[in-house]
Amino acid sequence: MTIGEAARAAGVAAPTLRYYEERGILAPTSRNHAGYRLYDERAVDQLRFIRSAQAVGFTLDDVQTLCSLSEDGSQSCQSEVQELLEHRLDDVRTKMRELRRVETGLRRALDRCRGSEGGCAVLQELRRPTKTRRQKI
Amino acid sequence: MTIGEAARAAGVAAPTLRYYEERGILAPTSRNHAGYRLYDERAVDQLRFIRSAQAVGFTLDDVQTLCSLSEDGSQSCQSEVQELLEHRLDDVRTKMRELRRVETGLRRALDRCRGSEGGCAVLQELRRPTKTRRQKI
DNA sequence: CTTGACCTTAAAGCAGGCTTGAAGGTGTAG
DNA sequence: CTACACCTTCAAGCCTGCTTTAAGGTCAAG
Repeated sequence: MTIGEAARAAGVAAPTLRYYEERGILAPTSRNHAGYRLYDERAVDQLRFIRSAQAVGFTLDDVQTLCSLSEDGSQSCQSEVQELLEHRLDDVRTKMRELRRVETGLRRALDRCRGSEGGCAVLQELRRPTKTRRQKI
Repeated sequence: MTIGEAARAAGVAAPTLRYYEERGILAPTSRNHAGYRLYDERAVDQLRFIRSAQAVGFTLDDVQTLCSLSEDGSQSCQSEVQELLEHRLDDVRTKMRELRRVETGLRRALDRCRGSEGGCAVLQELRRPTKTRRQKI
């Protein structure tokens, strides 16, 4: 499929795909006779993976590492790669715990908000410091 | 405490506090005779709240809204806050879905890695000199 | 065989969130 | 009195991740 079709399939803008190619993150599967970029389903899947990783706070550099790791996983089990993968999984699982905690806090706040009689208890709830840390891969 | 002390206490850089003041997000508690910004514990707590909120995907504008609603105090903030909360709860749940997708990708890669029989393909490749070894990046 | 929606490249521009630099004032220790 | 680490303002710069613009090539439909 062409760049526009692939972009639509993955829910991104076409120039974003060109940008990813330029960054060395995702190359088109091939080019047609006129130089049009062509992408297959696998590329679209990878695009979706990239967007997911970004959506949870990984930078594009992080994403590049994640992609190369998951590709390596299919062929190599070099202990270094495996360790790195385990580390990233830990990162992801930590993020999940933090998100679950935030979700619980928000949900409780919302419950209180809906059930509150006077004044807003919400902000006290929200302001309770969560010790979420910024994550660098 | 001075800006540097407050910054250290909250784990941010001093210019970041000046930036937050400029953005109207967090003003110093007071100034001393020489114009030095002074912050108290409450300000540091609020700073930590700001950082936490950022870490789970609130923009600085979101944070500002929350803070101003907070200072509005007693009433009438309710439906606005409730709406914002509902939005953020959606965001958090979307993030969780994305995170699960990323986790699945990494876990599958790791499973393939661990499940490969006869040890690491790459290491085996490296052990005996081959002519057709592909160069990595 | 033209129209219009696509595609190409290269380059500039933008928003968010800081970060750094310049030029200078302040305060405490020795 | 001097050093030296801190503070001030204002302004410009930086990084990420796109987004837009310009100038032009491609192609299926009518």
